[in-house]
Formats: sequence, C-alpha cells, structure tokens
Amino acid sequence: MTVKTREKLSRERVVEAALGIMDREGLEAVTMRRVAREVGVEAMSLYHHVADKDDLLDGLCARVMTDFRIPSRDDRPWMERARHGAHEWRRVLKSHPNVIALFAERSKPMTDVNALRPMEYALSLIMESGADEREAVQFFNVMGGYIMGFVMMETGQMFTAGALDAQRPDAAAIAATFPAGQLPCITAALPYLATCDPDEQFEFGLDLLFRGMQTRFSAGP
Amino acid sequence: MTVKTREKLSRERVVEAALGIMDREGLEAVTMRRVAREVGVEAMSLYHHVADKDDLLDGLCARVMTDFRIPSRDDRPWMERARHGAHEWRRVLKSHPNVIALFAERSKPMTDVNALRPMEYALSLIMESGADEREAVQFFNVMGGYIMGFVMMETGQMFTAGALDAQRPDAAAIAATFPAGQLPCITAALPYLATCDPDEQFEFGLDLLFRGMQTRFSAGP
DNA sequence: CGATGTATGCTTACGACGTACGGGAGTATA
DNA sequence: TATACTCCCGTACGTCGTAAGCATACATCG
Repeated sequence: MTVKTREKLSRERVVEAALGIMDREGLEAVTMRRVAREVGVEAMSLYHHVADKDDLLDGLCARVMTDFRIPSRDDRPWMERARHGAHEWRRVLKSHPNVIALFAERSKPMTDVNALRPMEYALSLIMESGADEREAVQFFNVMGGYIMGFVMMETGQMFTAGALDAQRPDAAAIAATFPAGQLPCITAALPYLATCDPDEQFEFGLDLLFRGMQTRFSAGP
Repeated sequence: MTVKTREKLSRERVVEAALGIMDREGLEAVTMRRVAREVGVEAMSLYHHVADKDDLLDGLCARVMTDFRIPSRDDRPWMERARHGAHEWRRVLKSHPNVIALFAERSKPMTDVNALRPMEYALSLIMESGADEREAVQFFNVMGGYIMGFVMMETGQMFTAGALDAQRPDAAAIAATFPAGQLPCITAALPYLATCDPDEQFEFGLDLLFRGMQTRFSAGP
C-alpha cells in the first residue's frame, strides 16, 4: 500500500545501533529486542544480518577497533608516533568504556581484517625501533596489557577504596568506616586515591615502559 | 518428620558455590538457580543470604581477593617482596580467569575490609621503597593496571590474531586467510604470537616498571 | 510446658531475555 | 506471468532475576 521505502537494514547499521546503546545505556542494555527497536524493526529481523547475539557482539568488538585513527603519513621519530599510538588506543577504550568488559568476557581472538589494522600498525611501529618479531610481540603484549588494564582500573574504579569520589573527598569519613587501625596505608593514601590525575599516572607508566624499551632495543630516531 | 539435619546455609557457602561454578563453567553459568542447585536448595532461598544477584557477584569479587596470600613475615628486601606480590596477584587472577570480566563489568569499588587487605599490603610495600602516599597511589595504579591487563590479554587471547593456538601453529595457513599483502607485520610475527612464553613476557614488563620505579624513588634494599 | 517471633526454606508467578519456526510481502530473474 | 530469493514479522518455548506469600524449625519467654 504505502510507498514507504524503509531504509535498508544492514549488518553495519545493526552493529552501529548496538554500539550506541552500549555507550549510552551500558552493556546489559544491548539486547536483541532493544537493538531492533533502535533500528525500527522486530527482534527476529536482526538475524538476517547477524548469526546470533554472539556474532553481534563480535561485530561490536571489531567496530570499536575501527575507531583507532591510524595516521596516514607521519615524519616524527618512531618513539613519538608510538607514544601517540598508545594515547590513541587509550582514547578509543575510554570513549567506549563498556567494550573492555566485552573484550574480557569473550575469549575468541579477532579475525576481522579491519579490526586487526591497529595491531598491524602497532607492530610496525615497534619493529621500526629495531626490535625483531619476537621482541615486537613481547612489547606489544606488555604495552597492550598495560593500556587495557589501566583504562579498566581508571573507568571501573574497583580499587578506589570505598565510596570515594570527586564530590565527596571527605577522606576522614571514609576512613572511619574501616575497623580502627586496620588498613593504615589505604587510610593514609585516601586523599590521593580521590584526587589523583589519571592522565598524569598513565603517562608515568608509559614513560617507564618506553624508557625501558629504548634501553633494551637499539636504533634511535 | 525426617530428622534430616541439613547443612546450614550461609553467605560464605553460597559465594563459595558460585565461585566454583564460575571457575568450572564460566561466568554466564552463574545463575541464581544454578547456584541454588549446587548447595541443594531452591533459587529463592538464596535471597536470605544475599540481597540480590548483584550482591552475590560483589561477594564473588571480594572472595577472590582473599585468595591473595599475604606473607606473614618476610625479611627479604622490599623489591623482592614487591615482585613476589606482583606474581601472587597474577596467580590469583589466573586461577579465576573469569573474575576479570566480573571486575570489568561492575563499576562499584570494593568496600569489604578483607578484600582490601591485598591493596593495603601493596601500598605498604611501595611506601617502604621511600615513595610518599601520592607516588604510592600512582605506582599502585600503574602496576595494578599492568597486571590486570596482562592477564586479561593472556587469558582472553583477543589479539592472538586468528585461530592461532598451540596445537595449530601453522602460521602459513593463518596468513593465507588475510587478504594478500595486508597485515605484513602480523604475518611476520605470527609464529611468535603462537609460541611466545607468557611468563617471560610478564617478567619483561614487570622488569621495566620496577626498574623505572627504582630509579625514580630512592631508598635501596 | 505451650505460645510466639524470627530465621530459613519452598512454591508460584511475572516480565524480559535469546531464538526456533513458519508465514507473507517485496523485488529480481525466467 | 511464474518462480525464486531476500527481508521482515508473529508466535512460542525455555531460562533468567525476583516479588509475594506460605510452611517449617528453632530460640525465647510466659
């Protein structure tokens, strides 16, 4: 009857909608019905574009990787580009904080070529430093682990020790909830747990790793 | 009627059962009904010992932390004890690999005193090196992030680049699944992605971080 | 001793989830 | 026009978390 030409559905549109829901409403809000509603369709229609929910989540992981902006041409010394890459990876993770939980709960490795491009870029940068393949893999894992874990602790706040947050930096009150005398170091460190600057901390660890790497492998800028 | 004295249920027994299920059958197998069955009870009975499922998962997180073995007395220099602590933390995470996903998906900080004891221990070790509270928090976050992230990549295998595993180190076959010429660095690094030694890699990054820390803070062994 | 309150367990029921199955409408090819 | 294929919807089943109410056992007190 109506000539309404409905916008064609596609895997990309489905994944994109799921990404938006995950970012705005959290990981557990990503249900087939919710995603379907987002694209104006019934739940079962999604199955023409994704095999099942697991496949959709795989697509989500791959989609996030494509947010990594690989510089097209860059004349700076490799070390500067490597640092930039590390920051870019952190930026991507922070802009989709829930994807870390997604990474954590699925044990399958990535296979999508576009999703692997950032890894390719990272390896190429590391090898420019003079590292051989073995060392590159080693440093890639160390570096990737550091960034992933740091952002995870940064956004997850699991070790922020109690109900400590910016608008309630009342360290004494928090300390009072601990049995007296227990946890003296945490008590002493409370103010800094509340107010520390994540950017500075991230840079601190990054420095340690890069500096150590520079002394281990040769080949300057 | 029957004099059957059923073993008393408790929060500890419930959490312990949930931990066993998570370790043996995965995180998504931890359902109220499944846990109840494990302790020989109906699902709703669990609610007398945990507020809701979220509370049960909180208990799981706290329970895992108590697996961290804090040495009672140790005369070795602080650095050796700190390295031991890092390895112990990795051991705990690896022995309950699914808890990382749990940590990742819940944003609430820990409040249980026993769960905070490993953190207390870590801070005390770091401060022994001469670091002040601010620096200790900084290094704690960097170190904690590194270990968490490394174990996450180690157990999750998200960047193992394809269906690469121990019993199929056929690098050439994997490389063939990539569009020709794309991803040359990954292709070159494939053998090492498959066969690298995680223990050695972990140690490598640990070295970098500790060495960097040692040069930054004073106070030797 | 019996009464009573509290802790512990079971049963039933509801709405939301993933998805198997089958039907129907739109478009392309013969 | 007939046929096939793609895309979408409706219905239904089993599982999830948990609200509500009822049954039982035990501790406390007269």
